[in-house]
Amino acid sequence: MNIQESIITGIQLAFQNIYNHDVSMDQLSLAPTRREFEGTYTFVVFPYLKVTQSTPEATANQIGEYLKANVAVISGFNVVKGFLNLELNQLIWLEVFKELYTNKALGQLPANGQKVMVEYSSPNTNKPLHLGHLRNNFLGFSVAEILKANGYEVTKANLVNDRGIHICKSMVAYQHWGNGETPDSSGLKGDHLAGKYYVIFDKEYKKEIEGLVALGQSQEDAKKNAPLLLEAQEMLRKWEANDEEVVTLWKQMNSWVYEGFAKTYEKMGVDFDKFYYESDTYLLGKDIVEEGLEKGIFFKKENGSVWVDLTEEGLDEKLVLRGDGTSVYITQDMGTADLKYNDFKLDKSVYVVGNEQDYHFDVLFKIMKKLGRPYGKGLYHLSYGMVDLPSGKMKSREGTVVDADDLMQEMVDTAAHHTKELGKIDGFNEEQADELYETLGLGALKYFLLKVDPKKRMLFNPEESIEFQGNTGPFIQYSHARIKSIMRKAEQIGVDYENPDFSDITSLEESESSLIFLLGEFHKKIKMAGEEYSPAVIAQYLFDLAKEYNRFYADLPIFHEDNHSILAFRVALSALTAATIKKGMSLLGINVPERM
RNA sequence: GGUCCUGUAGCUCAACUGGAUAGAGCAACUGCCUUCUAAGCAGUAGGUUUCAGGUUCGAGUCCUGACAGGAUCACCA
Repeated sequence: MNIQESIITGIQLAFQNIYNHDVSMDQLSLAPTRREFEGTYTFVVFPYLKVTQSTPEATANQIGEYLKANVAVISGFNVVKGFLNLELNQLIWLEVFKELYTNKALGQLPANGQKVMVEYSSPNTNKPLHLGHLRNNFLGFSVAEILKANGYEVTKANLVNDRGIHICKSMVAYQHWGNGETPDSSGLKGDHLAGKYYVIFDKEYKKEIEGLVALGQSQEDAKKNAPLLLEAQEMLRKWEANDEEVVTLWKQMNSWVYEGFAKTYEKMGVDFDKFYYESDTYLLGKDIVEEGLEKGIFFKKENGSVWVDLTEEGLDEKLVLRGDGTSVYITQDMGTADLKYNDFKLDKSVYVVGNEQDYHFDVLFKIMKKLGRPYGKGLYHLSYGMVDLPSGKMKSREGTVVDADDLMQEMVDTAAHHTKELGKIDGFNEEQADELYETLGLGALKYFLLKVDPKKRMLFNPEESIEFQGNTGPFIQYSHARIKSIMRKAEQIGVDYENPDFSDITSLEESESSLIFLLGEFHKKIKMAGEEYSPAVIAQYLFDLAKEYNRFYADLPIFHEDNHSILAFRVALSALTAATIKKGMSLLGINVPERM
């Protein structure tokens, strides 16, 4: 049973019967009534005054009367200006609850037969992950889970940037100053080891530039002529020529980095179904350049470089192949797009990449559409804003980054500190306590990064640590743990809340019906989050739900209730709330504890 | 300079896609633990939604123009 649909159908009939006018269902919409007014749903009549040829008040009253007489769930109404507030038969919420409670597929919409790939993370292998990557990884993982819940068949992909000049920089520095250091000998995680040499490269490179400038070169020339840079460029050429020594070092350093990344991903709680490596894909796309030339979509300039003209689409001319026949970034991206499609026959392909690449993806997608790719219209760039520090932008070369491993550990430590301070670890052994700190610390961090609309840039202030109260992950986790405690007690005293008997219930409290209303919104929110690729929708919903539950919890002490039927109903209501929170949090990649 | 994104309480964010008196959290203040977990609940205070026009019954939301911040416009990735 869908209450909203039955009301909307009623409104449609009202228009036919009273005004002899057809209104289509999808034109009509209901809004939840604001708290300060009586009612559950509100229908706004202003847009229909031309049809009704009447005042707002009269129109609202006429429709209200019709609905009251003809729609069973509506028990009454009131009119404020042009707003028709519909009051529902309170017991209808009990029916809604019964249906939700017996639904086995909580938080899972039916399969839609569509395949989608979510590409995220996509790290460079020359340095460890930082705060910006955390936002990317949490977003990508969460969006993938949300799309699964929407009925898609989802492939999580990671396109690892394991080649290129930046990796060569780390390698050159390592050759010069590494002294054969390894993760084992240094005690550094492999990705941090590689990052260390990336920073050393930059430092030494700058010294060389200064030296050259002192000898009279211009800044610009010095940057191009510094021996270290030339060395890195030479190394890249050797790598492309498959030089054995270079490739061996490259494999060695990358394998260290992968070991490090694996640990970081595990701590983050993210995973992938498919890895692509740029060392395999960087030559792809040249055949597409040929195809584009044949089709007349691309054109060649005198020096042999190939371009696409996107001025009709509001963009510029864009290079797709260099004059010397080598690839640029977009060349391999075209090739990879085809590769992904051929591998998985995707209906949709989501790229989780920062908003500094908005233009690039705009170009890429327009090209693929011009080329007539069947998947062209399913391409989507999930563009998210940068995470800024109070000092401004993070710069990995200058070491002003918030390291992902460090930050996660700090959050876990902070969670441990809070928990001990509150004296909430009675009855936990050490292993359980550590698990709880991990759950809470990462929950706080993930929620913090996901509750904000992805496309907005956000500020992270390391000095003011992430909160554990209010609109936070731990608040929602706490609400879940509280409910679990109630369920344990209910089981102890033998309350059958799995098959409750509702026969004694003749009315509902306001906090009960409000809670049921919210529980009933879950699937709608999942749908919305999927359409907008926005975990923030789920985060906001879960906060509202937890808040509403805590109101109910304070309002109606469950075990003080004498009537067994009502008591069992309230435990069942709590159980459904816990299940909804748990499922919703899992869509954000956040675990919830049984106790805390 | 062109293009794109953002601008809401001191701070961090919402606002059901054009609806009612713009809502939460943090910070501040006031109550509530003789027990379903106070990481909670209830309340007080805090606003010319950057500014100026426009569209209409109605604008934080749409349009135009300023202003501020950011990104991007490489034969870099």
